[in-house]
Amino acid sequence: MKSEPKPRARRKAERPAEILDAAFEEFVKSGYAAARIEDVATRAGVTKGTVYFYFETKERVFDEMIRHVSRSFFPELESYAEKLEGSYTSRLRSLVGFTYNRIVDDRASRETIRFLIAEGARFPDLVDRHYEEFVRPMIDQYRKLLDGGVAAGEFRAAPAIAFTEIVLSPALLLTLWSLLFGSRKRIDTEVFTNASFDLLMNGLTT
Amino acid sequence: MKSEPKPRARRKAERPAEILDAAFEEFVKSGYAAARIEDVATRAGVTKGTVYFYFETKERVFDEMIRHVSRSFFPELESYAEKLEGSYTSRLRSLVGFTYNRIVDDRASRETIRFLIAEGARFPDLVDRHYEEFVRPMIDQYRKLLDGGVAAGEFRAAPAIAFTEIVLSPALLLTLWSLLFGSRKRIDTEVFTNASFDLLMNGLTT
Amino acid sequence: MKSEPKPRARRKAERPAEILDAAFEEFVKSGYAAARIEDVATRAGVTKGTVYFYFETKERVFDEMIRHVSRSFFPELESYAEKLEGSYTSRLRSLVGFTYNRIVDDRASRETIRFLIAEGARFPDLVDRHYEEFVRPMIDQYRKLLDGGVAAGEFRAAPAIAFTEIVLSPALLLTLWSLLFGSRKRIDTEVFTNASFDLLMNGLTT
Amino acid sequence: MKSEPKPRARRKAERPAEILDAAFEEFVKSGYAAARIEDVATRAGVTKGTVYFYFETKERVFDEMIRHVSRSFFPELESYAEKLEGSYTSRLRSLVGFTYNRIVDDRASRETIRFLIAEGARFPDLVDRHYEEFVRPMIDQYRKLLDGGVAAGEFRAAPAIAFTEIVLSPALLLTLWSLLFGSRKRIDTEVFTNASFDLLMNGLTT
DNA sequence: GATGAATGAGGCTTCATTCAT
DNA sequence: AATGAATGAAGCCTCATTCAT
Repeated sequence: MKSEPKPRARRKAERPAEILDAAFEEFVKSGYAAARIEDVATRAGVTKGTVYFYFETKERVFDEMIRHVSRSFFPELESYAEKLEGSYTSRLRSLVGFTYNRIVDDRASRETIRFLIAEGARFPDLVDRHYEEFVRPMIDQYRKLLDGGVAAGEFRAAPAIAFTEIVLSPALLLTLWSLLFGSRKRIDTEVFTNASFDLLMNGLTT
Repeated sequence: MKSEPKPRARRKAERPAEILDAAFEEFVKSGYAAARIEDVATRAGVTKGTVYFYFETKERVFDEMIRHVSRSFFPELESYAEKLEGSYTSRLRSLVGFTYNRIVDDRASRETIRFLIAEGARFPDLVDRHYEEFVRPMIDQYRKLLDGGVAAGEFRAAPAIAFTEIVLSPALLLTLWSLLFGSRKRIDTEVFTNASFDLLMNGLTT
Repeated sequence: MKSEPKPRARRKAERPAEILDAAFEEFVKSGYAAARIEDVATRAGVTKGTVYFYFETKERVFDEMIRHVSRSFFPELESYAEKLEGSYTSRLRSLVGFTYNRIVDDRASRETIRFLIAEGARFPDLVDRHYEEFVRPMIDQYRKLLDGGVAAGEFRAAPAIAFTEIVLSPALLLTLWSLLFGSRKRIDTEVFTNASFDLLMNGLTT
Repeated sequence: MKSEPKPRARRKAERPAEILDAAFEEFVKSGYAAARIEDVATRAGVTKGTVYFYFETKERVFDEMIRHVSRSFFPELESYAEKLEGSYTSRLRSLVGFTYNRIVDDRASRETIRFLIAEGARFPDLVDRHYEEFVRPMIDQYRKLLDGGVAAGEFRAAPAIAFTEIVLSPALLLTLWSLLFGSRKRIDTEVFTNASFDLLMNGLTT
């Protein structure tokens, strides 16, 4: 029934990651407090004892899980950003597009935001670490682009540039929409992204 | 030490609200799953049994608590919006200011958003009800103002107007910031509001 | 709606009986431990406090309820027995018929037996009282008849006469059948009574 | 003070039975609703959690306990019945004697009957299962014997044979007596059995 | 490494009983 | 007499964690 079992040695090396993947699903389904380690184990195809072999406590499983699913986020953004060329406007458009897609369509990123909001008050270290490792670098990346655009005369030296993350706030709206309504009230990401970029560049004033 | 006990009838009428206020604090502190009804009771100055006299289950307490703390939000926005005068730009500025202050500085509004995000997947009805009762009416209020501004030639018929809530996305950023970092990384609301309104009106392009 | 409410004074006098009738139904439905005083009250059309006004404890309600529903059993048997005439065989047949019908068809008698069996270990006084007030007098009534039959030469001086209640054991079988299977496996009382009386009188031997 | 602990594997295999034995005692003592799982656990020498490791709910413990204590009843009757020889009268006497002793003196059988009567209304499946597995086979066993006796000309083709279980009704009387009065009003089983068998065979008529 | 039996603290919920009104 | 708000003891059940095998 199960697909071809992998060789033992290979499985062992993958165990922790498999457990963390399973943990992600269970924490998404139930939230931190209501998720059960036993369900994590079952989903990972092991037993409770094995989970405790790799991770000291439930809290630790949660913490490592967040780390695990966030791993690739910033490296990908960074390598994407560094390849950008052309006008600052088009670079910004590309980067915004990349971020929107990532933050909105990628379930891991989206649910990580939910975890941070939901459990942040109980896990302040986790929030701070996440800020240092992902949020700030991402903001810095954007800031560099905005500053470049201003220096090049393409962008207005708007006071909002000091709050670089404001550029991303429509993406946040989209993310929350998705977290709250799931598939119940879909927004067309493509159209929304275009509209918000247009607003960002041109403003409301006639 | 006890202050003059109120007449029984008076207490009775106030009990449910007292319990829900206590529930708000406990759910904020611990989240839905980890909050204890006994602590809610103690905080409200009653015993467990009394909580169950008024509310069937913990879930019910949570649901009614959300209703309770959200009560006044939209009515206040609405009555504020209806008194606005002057140019559409200044009206929009006022309404945005009002909303920012409310959504950001009011603990109840802010934590309600946290609850919705954190528990929304387990309480979809609650989310939908909240949308119908608060979010949609608020968006409609804004939409009316934007449409008015366009008709008056003050605002550009930007495609973003179809996504009215986009106007509020910087407020969302501020809210989440507050939810995540509490007092650890404060943003100056006044400065931020001005900057984001400037960006909204004028855009980034030189 | 409820039928014509009775005058207040009249109602008051009937309250305890109404409560005990309601208690009978609730104890039948749920058993002693699982029955709720609140449900008894609701069924009787009053509130919990009223039940406690008339009866000190739940245990007391149960005890008085048993007394209440058993009231008429023996007096009716006795007055029936005293009117019997004719041969001892026909008198026995009539009394057996009366008892079978009563013990089998009357819900109160049947469920009282269930209560005694179910709760007897926890209410030994109740069992003993019931024995003294109902069982022993009934057995004595039968014994008188059997002894008369023997004296008249109609009945054999069988050793079983010393265990008079043995005559009633088929009725017990019928009762338990009814308690266990309710309406799921019905036995035809008429046919059964005739068959068991025939066996009682004539035995199995050819 | 603890006796030599058994090997883990051995204990594990025995645990469920130990728990069910303990459950039997506790349910006998207190009835279904009033029995406490914690007391069952303590009596079995384990803790609450262990009981729930083996059985999902209290209801399940009860159900399995009934199954557990009833196991051996019918097999023993059957193997006894199949060894009988001699006249049908003596075979019947032997089988009746066996059943009386079993149903009356064996605490498990007796209390099972109490459980079925007491809780039957709340556990109809249990009653039906018990009927199919124990009562009906037992009746069939008796029926075969009675039919054989009639065919052999030893027994009268009495209408009561259609209600085979009637033969057992005096045993039921004895059982209930024991359930109700415990040791307070003992009946001499030996004398009673002889008297009831005499009545069964010869009837009351002179 | 992995298992899963066992523990026991802890939380939700129920309900007999009380008592101010 | 009657009400029903309030209490608090008690019980079912869950689950993170441990540890012998």
